[in-house]
Amino acid sequence: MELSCKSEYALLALLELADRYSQSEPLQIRQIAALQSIPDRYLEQLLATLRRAGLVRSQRGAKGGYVLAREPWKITLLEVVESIEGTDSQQVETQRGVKSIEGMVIREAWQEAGQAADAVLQKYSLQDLTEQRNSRQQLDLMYYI
Amino acid sequence: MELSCKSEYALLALLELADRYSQSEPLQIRQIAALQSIPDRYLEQLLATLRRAGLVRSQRGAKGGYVLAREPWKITLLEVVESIEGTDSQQVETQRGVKSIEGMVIREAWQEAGQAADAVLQKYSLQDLTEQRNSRQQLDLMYYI
DNA sequence: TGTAAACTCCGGTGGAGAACCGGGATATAA
DNA sequence: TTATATCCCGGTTCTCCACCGGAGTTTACA
Repeated sequence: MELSCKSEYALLALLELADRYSQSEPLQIRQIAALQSIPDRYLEQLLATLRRAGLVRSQRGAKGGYVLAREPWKITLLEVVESIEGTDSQQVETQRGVKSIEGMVIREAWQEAGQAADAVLQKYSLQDLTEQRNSRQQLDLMYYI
Repeated sequence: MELSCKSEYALLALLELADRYSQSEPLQIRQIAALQSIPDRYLEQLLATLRRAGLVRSQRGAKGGYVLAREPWKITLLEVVESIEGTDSQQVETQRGVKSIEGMVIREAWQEAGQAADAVLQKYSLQDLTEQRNSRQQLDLMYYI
């Protein structure tokens, strides 16, 4: 399980949006980029992808920006990473038509491993992560005192 | 979970070696490459990596070749993929020194997903795969008759 | 002892994707 | 109308993957 820069940026941005979900005002790319130290022109691309995937909504023009398209507890990490990563669900397998039996057995093992990983990412929502972060922050504060 | 060409080639080669584990004669790169349709010069690199990882032993010179360093049931898929894949254990993380709490929470989720996938790959040995293949072949034969 | 057969080490290439940057077009609140 | 934001098009640099080739080294065997 490799956590790409892409996916991490997207998650960080979505977490910022999740924080401000109840507000009516949208968050701008620049603001998100500044808050999480993400190159803004790159983040722009990622947000466009997330918008096409239906995870965020955008408001163009002055006072525009982005808002979460759904409640933070209804967006799972799996959904985010599948949206942002190439997600051509049926891989480019079947590359040489006939694959050896060994190849099939190997792929089945990998499929099982992938499903196990996906199950973990599916059980966490954006909300879960923000809550984890909040309790972590509280803990830091206690140690500080 | 992406199954790279590299890992698949390595697995296919190791399965061939697992088949002939009881024999005393080593298998040559050319033979393995021909059996599994793997580019031989590329396979050579992969086998060198597997040798350095201690999974296979090589015999140089005429009548040389490769043999499994251990019994086929003592080599797990996880071990193979970790040997063959970049395994620069400490990734380029800690890239910007201080990472945000959000970043840590995200990474922990990914770690959990990775561990779930690893657990699957760890429970299968080369022996398991060859057995799966054998029963699959038998099944094919039954349908043929 | 010679030699051919094998591995070993070195480097290089082409293509793909990741991680960016920039310019201009478009939409919108004031 | 203008300032401000997203949208869309492209390009660049860098790394890694998959693969090839040559020169050197080791070793079984005649």
